[in-house]
Amino acid sequence: MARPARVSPDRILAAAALEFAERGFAGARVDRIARRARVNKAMLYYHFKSKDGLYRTLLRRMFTLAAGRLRAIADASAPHADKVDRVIATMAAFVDEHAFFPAIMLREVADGGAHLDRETLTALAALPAAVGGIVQQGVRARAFRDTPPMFAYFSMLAPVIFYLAGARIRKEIAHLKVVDMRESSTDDFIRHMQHATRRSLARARHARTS
Amino acid sequence: MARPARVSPDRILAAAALEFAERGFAGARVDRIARRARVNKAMLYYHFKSKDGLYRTLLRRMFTLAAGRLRAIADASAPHADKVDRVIATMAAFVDEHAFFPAIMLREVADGGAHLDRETLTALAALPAAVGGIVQQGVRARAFRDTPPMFAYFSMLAPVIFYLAGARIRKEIAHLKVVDMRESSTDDFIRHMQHATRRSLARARHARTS
DNA sequence: GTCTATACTTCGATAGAC
DNA sequence: GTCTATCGAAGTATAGAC
Repeated sequence: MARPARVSPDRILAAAALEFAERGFAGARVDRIARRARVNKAMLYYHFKSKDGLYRTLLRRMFTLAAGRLRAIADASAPHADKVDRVIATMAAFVDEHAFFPAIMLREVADGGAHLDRETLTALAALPAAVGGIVQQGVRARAFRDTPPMFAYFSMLAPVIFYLAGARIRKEIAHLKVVDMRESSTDDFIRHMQHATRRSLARARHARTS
Repeated sequence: MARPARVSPDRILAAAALEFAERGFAGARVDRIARRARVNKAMLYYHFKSKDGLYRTLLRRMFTLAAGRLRAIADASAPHADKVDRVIATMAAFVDEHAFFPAIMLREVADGGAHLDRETLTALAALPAAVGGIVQQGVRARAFRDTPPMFAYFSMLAPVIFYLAGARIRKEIAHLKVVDMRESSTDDFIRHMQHATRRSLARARHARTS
């Protein structure tokens, strides 16, 4: 898959990730992707057939990779609350490696999956499935209060995605100096989300505070 | 503002809201907006000068309206925890009236505010400012645990926006039947977020459970 | 696999009559 | 304020040589 023989497809995917994240599917320009990947545009069509094909390939990869890591947490043996901590930390780490992920995620939600085929949509569905499964484990073991898994999924990951995707606009807003938007560290925010999620899922009084 | 004399601009704005929410700025088509508004395309340019101008006018209105409601909560006299409940309920109600809001919000965050001028960006900044102010009130009154206002802003509103914007893609995913995505009521989700936020901000043990 | 050149389409925007 | 007609710029995609 990452054979040294065919670097073009991988370089194209990397360039596409940046372009799609920055501009969205409609705003992305095939010429720009080709230029960023330092390949000829015809090469891009040779490998991926169309802008749509490239987009879907990229997203399928991305979703599959992320879902795999989440599923690994689900399958591991650990206290339920720790698994939730790991879900949040893992998503943050994933974004750290793939900075384009959150923006693409936001756009895809807003688009209602308009450009996704059945296969890519299935790959995306594996994300809430994995996280929902972890929550369900905890609820069944009576470690968590009874919570719809999808509610927990949204309340723990939406802020992470939103916050990480919003780095640029926060900087713009901070620049206006009309709000106190001083950038605190991403790590602090992740810890905040872990604590908030623990407290939200805890049955009686919340877990340790730090 | 809603004078019967000039219906065109308002109809155009309403049509633009739908189009921009569904397709994003780059994906939106001026012809389609004009057709949806049942006005001539030249009319649209007469009133708004450009696609950009239309977009900014729409967003400025939207942000200003939403921020006004949030500021009203901040200025009201009520227990701090109740204000937080109201922030969440108010955003949900706002989206109920303006269904296009969450999608546009997601896209704008992903875009990093690329199409926004200074004035529109300032209008947007009023949202976190209002919510952050409410949190700060609570922290200073020692009703809430010490929490960076922006962290609280993201953890309480990002899920609401995300969940409401994601109605379409959730339906798509539910249709695949690979995950249990059964649609529970939006009201239930809002209540979930209110409880989760209360628990997250509570100083010692959390507030009432129901 | 790689490139150049270009066909074909769509879109934002405006000119100019009424 | 309103409409028709159209320009010019981009943009996706492909043909065809190497």
